Amino acid sequence: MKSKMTIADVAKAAGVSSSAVSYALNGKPGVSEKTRDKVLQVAEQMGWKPNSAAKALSDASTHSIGLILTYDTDVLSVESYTMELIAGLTAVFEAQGYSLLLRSSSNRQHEVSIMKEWIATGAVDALLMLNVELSDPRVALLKQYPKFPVLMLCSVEMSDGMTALSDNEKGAAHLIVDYCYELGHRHIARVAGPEMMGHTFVRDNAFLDETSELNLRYNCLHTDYSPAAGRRSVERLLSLPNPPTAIVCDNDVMALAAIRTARRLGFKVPEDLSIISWDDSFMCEINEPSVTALNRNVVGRGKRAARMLIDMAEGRPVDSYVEDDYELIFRDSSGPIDPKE
Amino acid sequence: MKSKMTIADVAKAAGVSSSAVSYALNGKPGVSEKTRDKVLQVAEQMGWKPNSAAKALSDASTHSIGLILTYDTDVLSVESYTMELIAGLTAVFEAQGYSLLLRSSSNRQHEVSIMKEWIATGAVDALLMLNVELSDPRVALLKQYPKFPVLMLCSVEMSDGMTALSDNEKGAAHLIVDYCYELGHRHIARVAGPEMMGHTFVRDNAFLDETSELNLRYNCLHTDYSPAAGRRSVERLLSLPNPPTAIVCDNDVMALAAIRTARRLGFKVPEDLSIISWDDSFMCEINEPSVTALNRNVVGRGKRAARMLIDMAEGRPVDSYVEDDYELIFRDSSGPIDPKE
DNA sequence: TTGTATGCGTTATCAC
DNA sequence: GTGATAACGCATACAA
Repeated sequence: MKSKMTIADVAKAAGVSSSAVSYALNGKPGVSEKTRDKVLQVAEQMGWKPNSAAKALSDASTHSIGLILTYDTDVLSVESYTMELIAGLTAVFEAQGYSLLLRSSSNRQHEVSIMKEWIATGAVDALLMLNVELSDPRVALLKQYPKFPVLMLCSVEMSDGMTALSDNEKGAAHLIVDYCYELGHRHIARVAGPEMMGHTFVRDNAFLDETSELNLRYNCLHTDYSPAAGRRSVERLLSLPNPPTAIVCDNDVMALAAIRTARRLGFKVPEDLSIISWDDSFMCEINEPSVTALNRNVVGRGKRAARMLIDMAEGRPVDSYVEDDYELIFRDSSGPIDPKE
Repeated sequence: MKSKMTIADVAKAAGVSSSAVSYALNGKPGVSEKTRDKVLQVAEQMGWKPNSAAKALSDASTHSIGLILTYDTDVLSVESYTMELIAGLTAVFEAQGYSLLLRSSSNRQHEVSIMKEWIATGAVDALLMLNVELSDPRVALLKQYPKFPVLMLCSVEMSDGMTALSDNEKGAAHLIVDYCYELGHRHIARVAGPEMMGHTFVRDNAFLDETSELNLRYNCLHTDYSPAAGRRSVERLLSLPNPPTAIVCDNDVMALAAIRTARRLGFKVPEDLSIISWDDSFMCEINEPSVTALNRNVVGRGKRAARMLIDMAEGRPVDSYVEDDYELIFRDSSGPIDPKE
């Protein structure tokens, strides 16, 4: 009763040849309706499905898309981005007959070797690359295999000409800076992620542009996304002779840490200091005060990425795309300030 | 330069036969040391790796383990369990040459059909099953294929004799009830998850046992894990003529909602009411008050599950196992109460 | 329309 | 120790 069943068994049971079975099952011509129905019925009844390895070998396609996770225990439990992305990806894959092949790496070099393996063994039809960095070794590798279907989830500036699905970080920076300006803030600080990360770099530039355009004072501190780093950064910023009146944190965890720290130092939020989080989350909603945050549809991104990946895997041309659905959710951690202060 | 490279090309380049290449690469006898080294060197230099589909077909093993995710947008962003589990799984898989094959389903019936497909097509060597329910159709299916390697992440009571990796829910209930008793609480309530879920059922029984043993009053309300449900449950519990002095919530989100609700109703936490969360998380840490919670090593569970799955996939006998690392993290949402009140 | 025969790339068997 | 050759299970071009 094991999966020892082959197309030949079904052919025999249905009283036809193996090619007839194959044609019937794959909806291809070359078989009469009568035979097709018969075959389909017999196959269904026997519970036969084509062996995936044999099919993959014959098709030269595994119908699976690769994703390499970065195994970082610290952020695992406080970061829902990856999970939401995966949900979006698999939802579309499911409908299109694809699977997500997942592996994890602890460092970039290992990740490169997994990619090499995938390219050499043909284990995946395409792959999705996350967290592209400046002068990323993975990008260098991919340049050697220009035909291999890869989608990069990063700004086009990082993608080096390869297909990318990006966020409108520039537009997001504009949303935040404009909002702060309208509220009367003239000195904004940003507690950013690691300097090497691609999207940090892009956000850095976007913020510089937006703040200088409005003639605002702007400080930026780079961290590792941890709450401890967020705390330290806020301590430094608020001990400046002229502290900022608004702080933008690159993730929700640091934003929450920032609020705690500010309060501990005697600042009222939002009366003395506005805090804004770049990433929205449940924590931003339920915190007291709730946290003004930039929101985007991550599941939707996963879905679009899946569609692009399938197109690429099947050889259809795919253009880079910029998502533009950032919106600022106004909550209680931000508010107006007297510009004359 | 594509993956059009086959073992024959390597054999030709190395001046040997294809079988020599296969032997050399797989470390099998039947080839001289000189030829082996030569072959290895040539293969390395050419960047050749055995095609995964061909290898899978020949080996009758894909070296991948299946996992089906339940696509539930609501809990996606507030639930880190799955992500931590995946991290643990892939970490071990990585070291053992396995991959995680991920698919998602929106309902049980679909999940059953994916499992059927996997069993019939041989796309995975084994699979991991989550969230087993009472009279789960997946368990019924698996009973038809007793040889297929499946690990169930659930209580042994749910696993119907199949191999399971379980939590010591009974011990956990003991930890909590004992703690509450020592603090003077004599009336405990529990805001539980859905009644149909396997671990809810197990926890229900465990709580009943523990509370009756100490002669405590005990109420239990079943919910759907949502904050709204948590809120409603607490409202009901606290409007009782004799409200409980301690409430245990089956997840962190409901515990946070419970604290908010209790305060709104005029109860002080923890002075009038202790709140305990079954699941620990970053939110429990940073909330004010921080939330006393039951903690367990989910990544570690993933790692053990991975080892068990690989053993099963490779035909080694595997016994069910009960993890016993629950610990209660004492924080500010719980405290002593005057038993005479 | 149907059945036969070959390729997909590896592994493994078996003469040499 | 080495090199042909037969599985593995499916798809498909080709012949009937």
